[in-house]
Amino acid sequence: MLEPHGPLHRMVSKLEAHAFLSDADRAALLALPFTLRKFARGTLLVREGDLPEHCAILVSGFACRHKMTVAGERQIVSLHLSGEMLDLQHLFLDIADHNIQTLSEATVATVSRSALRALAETRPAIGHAILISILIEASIFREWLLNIGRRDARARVAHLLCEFALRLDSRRMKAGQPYELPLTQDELADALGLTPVHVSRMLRSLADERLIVRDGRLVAFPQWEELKRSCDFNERYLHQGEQIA
Amino acid sequence: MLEPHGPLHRMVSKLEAHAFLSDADRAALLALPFTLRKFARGTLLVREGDLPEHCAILVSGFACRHKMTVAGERQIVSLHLSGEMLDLQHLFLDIADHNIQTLSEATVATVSRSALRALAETRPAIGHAILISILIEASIFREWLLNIGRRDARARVAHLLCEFALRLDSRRMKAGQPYELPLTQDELADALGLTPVHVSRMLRSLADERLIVRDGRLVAFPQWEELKRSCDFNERYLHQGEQIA
DNA sequence: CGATGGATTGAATCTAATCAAGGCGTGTGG
DNA sequence: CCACACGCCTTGATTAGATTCAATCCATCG
Repeated sequence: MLEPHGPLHRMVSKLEAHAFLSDADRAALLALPFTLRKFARGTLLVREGDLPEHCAILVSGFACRHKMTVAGERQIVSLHLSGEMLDLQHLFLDIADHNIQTLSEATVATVSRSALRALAETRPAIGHAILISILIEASIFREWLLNIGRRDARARVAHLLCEFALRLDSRRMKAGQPYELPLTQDELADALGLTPVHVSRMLRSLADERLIVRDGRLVAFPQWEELKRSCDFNERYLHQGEQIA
Repeated sequence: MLEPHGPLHRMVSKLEAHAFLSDADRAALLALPFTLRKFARGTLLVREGDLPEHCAILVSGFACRHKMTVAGERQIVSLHLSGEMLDLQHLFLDIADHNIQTLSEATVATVSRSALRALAETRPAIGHAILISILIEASIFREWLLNIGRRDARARVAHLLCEFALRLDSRRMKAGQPYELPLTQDELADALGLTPVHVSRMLRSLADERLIVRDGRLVAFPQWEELKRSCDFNERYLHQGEQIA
């Protein structure tokens, strides 16, 4: 994957989607010293209980954060696309309360926790942009709670597909585009509080009614509006396009 | 309830539990102009879609935040104790993505969004303290996702009782103390993604095994450690006592 | 070519939801 | 003061949705 503007460029654009950054702010972010590494699918980047020294930024690929019960059941609590910062809370909280793992082959830039923190303090616009990211993430957590707590399996699956479509497409600003889902059904199940078997059945059911069309993990949306309605999808919680001030 | 140090004092103490505030910071917070109001149980303070102009601080009583599906099913996404700020995300995001409601009779102080925001910007320690609160709240969201997504009904109920015990008792620093649960079983159900009927049965089941002892809504914990084990409760996610630096 | 990870499908089981009735306590109005 | 309504909780019977268990298939990869 080409990175015409350098590995951190997409992160900066994502921050700018919700907050104003001056040229100097942008330059300061891009000037952060980082180390770039490529990881295989399934690599654990942070483990619960760790005391992270670095902040990880996903340059390409997909990642998730998850927690486990003692019984070994896993709950994925968030999904991450390229350009997103994976470690926002570890910038300011010392002990990791969850795991961070790649979902695909991924390139990750790590910057020093203290350097980024210093930047957030000396440049209020950067601090503010990071704060907005944290708040939007929290809003997504709340919607996931509603999804898992109060919607049936079929709506849960559909809802996640809708969310992913919008999050992937914020640049193209055209939802309902087909996309390649970077999750196995096991991972979908762990994100939705279901079993893989049932996820398979629900995808089947959505496809049977032509609310989605599947080709392997490629998903298309011939009835985007109808799909959204069927799972009670209201994109407000993503706060896209909000709060540029 | 007497408020010997003024209505905002408890909020300041809560902020100080995780971040250092100077005397000047503390004074600046306590000097915020606010209006104090008492609300009946069940009052909606903020509605999804609102553009809040104020930030609400819970001075006494209990409150929750919740979202609803179109079908009218409710999911409570967080519970709040006195001294907590109910509106942290609305300080920086314009549109409310969920509702805020009192769970008991409650006194609420409202401060101007812009005044508090200005304070967070001019006094970095205050901004930092607020940020830590936001991050801990997000950590609780993640644990709730695990709880609702991956634990059975009995463990879910027990887990919420454990969390509440620790959050109530952080001052006394003695978990396992009996306490009065300020939630009806309907509200418990809405917080746990269950039905009220099933919550009733699970409380019964916990009481039958003497993991809890109930007297109305008063709950005691004769086997605190055993209860925690039974629901896989690990308090790390509350980040209590962490990050005073 | 066999091994592996992922997906699918069917059958049986189980957890939690639903439906329904009744109890308790409190507050209110006749 | 009593009757009644209402909110809240409990319990039983039944149903439904999701899990579990198991077999099979397919594609990919070493």
